[in-house]
Amino acid sequence: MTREEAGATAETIRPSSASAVDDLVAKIRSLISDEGLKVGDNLPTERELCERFQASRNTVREAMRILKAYGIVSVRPKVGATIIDDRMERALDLFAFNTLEVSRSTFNDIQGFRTLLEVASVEELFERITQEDITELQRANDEMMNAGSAMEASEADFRFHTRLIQVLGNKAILDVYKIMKPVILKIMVRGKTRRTFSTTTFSEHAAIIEALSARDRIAYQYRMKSHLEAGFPHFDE
Amino acid sequence: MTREEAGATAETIRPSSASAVDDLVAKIRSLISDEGLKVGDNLPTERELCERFQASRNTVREAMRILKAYGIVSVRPKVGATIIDDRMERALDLFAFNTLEVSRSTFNDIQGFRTLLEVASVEELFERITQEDITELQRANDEMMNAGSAMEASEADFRFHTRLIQVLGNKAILDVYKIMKPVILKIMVRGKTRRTFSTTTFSEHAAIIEALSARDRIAYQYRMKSHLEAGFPHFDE
DNA sequence: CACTGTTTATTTGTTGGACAAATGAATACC
DNA sequence: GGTATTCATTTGTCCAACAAATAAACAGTG
Repeated sequence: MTREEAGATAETIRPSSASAVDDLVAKIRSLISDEGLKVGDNLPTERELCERFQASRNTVREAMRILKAYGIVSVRPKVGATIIDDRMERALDLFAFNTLEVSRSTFNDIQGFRTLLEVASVEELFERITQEDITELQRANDEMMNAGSAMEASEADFRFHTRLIQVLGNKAILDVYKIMKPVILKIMVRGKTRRTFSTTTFSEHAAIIEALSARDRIAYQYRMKSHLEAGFPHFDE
Repeated sequence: MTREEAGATAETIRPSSASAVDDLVAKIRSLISDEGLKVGDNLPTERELCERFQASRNTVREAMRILKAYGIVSVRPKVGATIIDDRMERALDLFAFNTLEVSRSTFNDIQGFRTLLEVASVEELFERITQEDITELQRANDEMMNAGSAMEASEADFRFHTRLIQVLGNKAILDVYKIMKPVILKIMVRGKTRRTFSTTTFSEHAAIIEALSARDRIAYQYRMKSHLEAGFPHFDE
């Protein structure tokens, strides 16, 4: 087959206007669902995929790289591409990609989101919270105070807030919150370099816990909102 | 340089034991941070990267595919690789689960999440909403009424709710909402098979719009909450 | 038979080179 | 001055070859 023929064929056959690689990704995905492949099963070899979908090996490989980056397959020499489900880990990795700085607008969006999740959810929160939850919040706060580094303190800080979200008993919300972890952590660390976590942040958390214990909705909302807004000055630009 | 030399050199020079592609991803990452490249800036061309890092073009391309999949660069012919920041969107994309069957608990979680986003955000919503927004909501509602099928009606229904979320002006929240689209759509279609979208759903939306126009917070919250809970009976199990 | 080291075959990993396609920039034209 | 055309650059895809890893088959040894 000559170059022109190959080009013409590809253009005639290819259904969508997307690139060959993107098409292939879609095809492999539907192949997975059509064949009902489960975690642990293997995909056909690269060369089989070339034949089946009439694509070159480089195209197949680029498609494979995407699936790998998405945490859908694990590729090993000789054994081939095995279906996995590392999407959660991948999602976390994405934000751990530290090359990019948290911009002011990202900070605004994330903190706005958190305000919605942690402040506006007050009714549901107060309806569900137990003494055990409060005890755990206390523990997380103590761990933060005794942390040795800003990073360690931020981890405990995040644990405090995650524990609060957990009270809502909504898996979808909890998952989204966990995905945002790396960004939230970055925001927290930034704050920790200027304010000391063992004093300011600690007492803010303590005040929030106190409002929860006293079942004081208004105090809780006010204190949590202030707490989330405390980082603002560090991101002015 | 012969093949063996190339291989030997690569093995000698390559610092980590990872693959050439993974190495390259790391190198490009540090190149971004070292040069202080920001969103909007361009990476060197593929061939320049080949020379600089002594790798073949296919290797460079596979590395680029990973960065693209991570939402860090956008690649266009002639222009090259531009740095972007779609990491949030990408990370959430990974959760675009191949929605199997929407269980009762999934329904509860998703609708609970939506209640938080659409009901609890009332303050921010009323602060920002304009006449133009309301007009667009009206249009989406009309389109739903005139839809030919349950699927079409659900698309318009989703457009209505997305438009509302958009008013909040928070990209993170909007991204999350868009990602949940497949699940939300399934929930909507299910409802549409029993209630008729041209009557019940339409008038519920109309009532919500009315409350928005009248700037009536309490009415809005009550009506939206009821609207979101209307699907409950279809998911008892 | 059980175990261990070796060979073999298969599959992914990497390279180099060629051409197609897209497109921004320069140029010619009216 | 504005518009169509050509040109140059860059990514997109394909092909063919060889390197490297490794699971599986095999042979040797106690």
